[in-house]
Amino acid sequence: MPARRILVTSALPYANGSLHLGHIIEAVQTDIWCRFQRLVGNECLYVCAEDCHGTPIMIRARQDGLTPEALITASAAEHQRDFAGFDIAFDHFHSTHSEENRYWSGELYQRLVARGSIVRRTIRQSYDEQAGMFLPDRFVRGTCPRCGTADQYGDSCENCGATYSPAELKDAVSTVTGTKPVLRDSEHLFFRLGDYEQDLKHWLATNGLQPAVRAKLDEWFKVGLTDWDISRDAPYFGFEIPDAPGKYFYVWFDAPIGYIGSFAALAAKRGLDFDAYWKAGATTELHHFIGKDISYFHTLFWPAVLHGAGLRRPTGVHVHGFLTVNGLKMSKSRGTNITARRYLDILPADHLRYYFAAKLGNGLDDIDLALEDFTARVNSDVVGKLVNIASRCAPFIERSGGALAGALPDPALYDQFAGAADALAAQFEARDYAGAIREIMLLADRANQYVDARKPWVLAKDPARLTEARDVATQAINLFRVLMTYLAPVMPGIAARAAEWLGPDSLAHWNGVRQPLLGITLGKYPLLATRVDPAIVKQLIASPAEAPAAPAKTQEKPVISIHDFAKLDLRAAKVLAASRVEGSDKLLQLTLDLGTEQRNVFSGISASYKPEDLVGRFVVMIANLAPRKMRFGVSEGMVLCASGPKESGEGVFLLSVDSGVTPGMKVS
RNA sequence: GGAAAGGUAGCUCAGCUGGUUAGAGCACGGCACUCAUAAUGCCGGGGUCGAGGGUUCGAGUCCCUCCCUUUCCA
Repeated sequence: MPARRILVTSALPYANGSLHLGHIIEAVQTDIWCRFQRLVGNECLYVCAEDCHGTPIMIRARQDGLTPEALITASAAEHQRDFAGFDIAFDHFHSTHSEENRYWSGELYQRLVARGSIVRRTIRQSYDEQAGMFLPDRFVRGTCPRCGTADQYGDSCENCGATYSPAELKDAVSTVTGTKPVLRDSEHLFFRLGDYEQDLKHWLATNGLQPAVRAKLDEWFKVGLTDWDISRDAPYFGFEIPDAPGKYFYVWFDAPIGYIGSFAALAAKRGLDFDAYWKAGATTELHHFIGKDISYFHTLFWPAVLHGAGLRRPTGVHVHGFLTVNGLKMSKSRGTNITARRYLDILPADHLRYYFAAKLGNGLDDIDLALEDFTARVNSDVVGKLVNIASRCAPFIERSGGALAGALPDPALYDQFAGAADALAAQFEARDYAGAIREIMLLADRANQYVDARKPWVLAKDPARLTEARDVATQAINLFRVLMTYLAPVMPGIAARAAEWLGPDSLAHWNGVRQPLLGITLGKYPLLATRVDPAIVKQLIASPAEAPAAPAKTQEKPVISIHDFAKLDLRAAKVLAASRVEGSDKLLQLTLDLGTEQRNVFSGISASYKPEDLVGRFVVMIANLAPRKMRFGVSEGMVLCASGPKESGEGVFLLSVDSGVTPGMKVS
């Protein structure tokens, strides 16, 4: 049977921030699949790229005082370094801001134009006159027209879930300049997605999409496919559209084309046949691994665009859920936003790869990184069970000359282990890593039971029976080697160390397990894996001494003018009453005297202040902060505090004023 | 608001098309062992399978209602 030829991608990281463990779980899922494919003898190419375009990059670069090119270069370097730390084995990591991508974006566009799939239409959009630019919905904030919650994004309300256009917001402001946006007409280019409905349905029918994804698609079909806006007006960081001066491809148009661009660069490097992978009717496979938030792009736009441009469509789009930490959404304010770098600085990559694999199925369920569970799971499975098989038996081989026995004492047991290969391969192929890991650990238990029953340490005490001890160890080490082969895609680091011990090719082929290792001399037994310390694991979310990164952090906010500062109405206020808030462990409810009026303010200082100590003292507050509806009531302002990094646990400290102040005095 | 996924032992999760006393790992208790980086083996306690109805000879597994969590809505 000829080997399959497979091209795989994972989502392109956006050049606007550091990688966090949410990026890593996807990369790990993808990388395991690719390593597995290579291990069973298929050709598998894994490409990715830096996603570089769009308004957020432009704004961010401006804020940081960099050119967009400098920003994306630095970001790409950081991202690649972090991916490498997790042993993500890309064949190529490219950039969407590359000549290959410019060429293919233009090429696909021209082909779509030729096919009549692109139409022009004038739309009305928010425009920032001071900045001289159109504003994406996210860059407009204001009060929700439905429920009145202040400071909401221009497309939807976090409080009531209403969706609307930025023009409907009350008190809309541009987050770029703080000015009020105006509406302005502009001609945009649209991709006629609706023309592809039948093709899409046909493609979906022949595609092994997950049931949940399929259900979502049906829903979208029912609502009806609408044209997709693929252009943005200058200024925009991206590619100018060939026949539309001043118009640029929307970042989401050229981002997936980055898959093609990255492959094109790889093909040039290795002399691969481009058409064999991308031409319509190609017999190679194309698989995309993505998070569920971007399934719309990958199951509708992307296959339609490919089809329209005469290119092949994906063989599979594999959607995974989000990562939560201790059951909570990853969030900077809760300290649950763990960066890839943070993890790598204190813990081994293989351990997290194993934990993710042990929880990843072929579903869209969110995956929880429960830190205590992580510690227990990794320590007991990887070190206590798996590595223990090797480490408890290695001494008996060394004591009897360093070579494995010439025959297995229990071939039937070995066959049980090796015989699991097909079933496990099917599970890896179907991305049911969790199921595979369960089976593998069951086998690891059985291997330990075997050793326990044969008691080589007893045999070894009798010099006449030392060879029997060696035989038992040979058996167990072979069982270990089978399991390690199965787990090599999951834990490449440990597998590499084990291969130094067992022999270079010992773990290199999935089907290698059919032949046991016999008679060979082993290398020195290496330290394969160490247990993780719960105290270290805790540091993932609470990092007191993480000072090095801090100095830069204080520079993070843009420089503002005196006019910006003048927008703040800061006042001295006297605390008239303070009480704990039932149902919240952070908040205190304060009644503040502003001289002319009283304000009800919620403040997250419960950990540092007792309500009774606050009554009568002065604090500094923002008096013109938009009222914020909270679960416990409306907060009409904000009390200023000094605090260290959230994760430092140093607490918060109220700002106070000198004597002589009276309620309501202006602070400037 | 519309839609989806999930709610099974203290924790993390399996339980396929409904069928004998509901499972695993970890944690916990007891025993054994000491080869192994305190690692392993055996035994055990522990669940009204979110709540309430219904279908069925029989439901964690199907249907309805409700509650809770999470997510998606271009």
